[in-house]
Amino acid sequence: MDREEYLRKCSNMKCQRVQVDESFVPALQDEVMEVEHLLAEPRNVHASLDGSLDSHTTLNDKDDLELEVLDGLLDDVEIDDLEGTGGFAGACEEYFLDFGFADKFEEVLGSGPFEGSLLQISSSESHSSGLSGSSIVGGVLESTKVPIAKSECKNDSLDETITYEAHGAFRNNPSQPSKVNCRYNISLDIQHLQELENNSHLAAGILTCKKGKGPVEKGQPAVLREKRFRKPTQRYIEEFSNSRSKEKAPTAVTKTEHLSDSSCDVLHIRIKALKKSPSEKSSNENSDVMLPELQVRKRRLEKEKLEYDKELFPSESEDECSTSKRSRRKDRRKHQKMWTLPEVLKLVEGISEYGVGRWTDIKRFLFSSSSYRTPIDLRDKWRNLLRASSAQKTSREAEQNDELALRPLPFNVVHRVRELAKIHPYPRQRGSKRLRVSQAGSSIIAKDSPPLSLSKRNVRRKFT
DNA sequence: GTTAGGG
DNA sequence: CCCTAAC
Repeated sequence: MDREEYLRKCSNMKCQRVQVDESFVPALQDEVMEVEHLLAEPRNVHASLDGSLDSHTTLNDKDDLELEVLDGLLDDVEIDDLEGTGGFAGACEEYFLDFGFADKFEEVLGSGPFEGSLLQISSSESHSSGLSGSSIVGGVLESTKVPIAKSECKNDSLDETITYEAHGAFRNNPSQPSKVNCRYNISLDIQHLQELENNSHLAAGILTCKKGKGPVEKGQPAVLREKRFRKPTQRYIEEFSNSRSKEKAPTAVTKTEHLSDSSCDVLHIRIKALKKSPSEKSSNENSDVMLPELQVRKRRLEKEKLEYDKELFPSESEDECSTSKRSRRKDRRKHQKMWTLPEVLKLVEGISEYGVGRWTDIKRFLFSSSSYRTPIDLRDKWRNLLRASSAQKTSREAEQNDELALRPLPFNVVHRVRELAKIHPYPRQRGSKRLRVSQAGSSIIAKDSPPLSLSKRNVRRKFT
């Protein structure tokens, strides 16, 4: 085929891949194998890419050996670059933030942050094995450069062009996940950059990145470190909340905003999975490993976000809680009804009739009409009466009279309660109620007939 | 289910 | 007045 036909094929491929791009994760898995050509033989990129273009998901058997090489690269990459749990994912997120707030597109794609991120990865790969990471980068970029030019000619939308380029170029390379991610994020941000006036800018930027492999890569890590420690920006928070709201389907990434988070997850997990089992390379295994870890990380992030929200708005939940508590406490006393003197008299008569503790009986026979008086209420009232009577007991008659003025509790009632308290001490020890009642009744009315009911009646009569 | 005890 | 443990 001649060059034009090849270019046309390439451009077609890009368009198709963009369509598939709705689900970022599966595409990555399916196209894992395609990259090996690029890695093993960067100079044959065109031929390999062409073969994979015709069948997008075709996997070659001869790639196994090359994938092993890739796994080795990945091992070294993780050891060298991943710091704790952050690793590539965190780094890429930071880069994404940085790019998102770049004032100008040239800054992003020029010799600034973008080059730094890309170069850092390349350097880690380069000193990890015999294969030169920079050469890989060059090969990938070279293969993707052509579709870009083609798209530029066909389509005036520069944003889409950039997106296509990023997807097609880097999704094919599984051994450079961070690169894929960073490039992808860049494309997302570029979509929002309105200052892009010329397509040539884009081409120049990409070319700059591609060529920045050798000497530049070693001078950049300082810049990267500095950027890593940037605080999360408002945009990051918003996007993160969006991805959190859609975490029910983590693998089905449908919006560009979610790619920033989930793609980092996917790539990060891919690295770990490959490191654990370097010999296995089936896409199914990748997905199996990816989903749980993805969920775990999502959950962790969600937890952190919740805590963050709590810190931001601590008064909200507290207020809510306190108000509910308050209202509940208010409701607690809502049905309170003051005890009237007739009620107290009725209660005392009931206690004299049925004995202390027979609250249900008293309620049933004497307070059946007043539904708001529960047996517990009767008991509580009796308890309060005992308390009051005992308090008055120590004082003199004058004080009782004074208290009578304050409380509508006639003296005869107080006296009666006091006498009843003698017979039915309250509170009393648990488990000895009936014994004490019978003992008190029999002891007081010992001369009369022993039955409890009679004695109680005698007691009542005594104070009537 | 009822009661005692604490709140 | 409400709640809970013990009965």
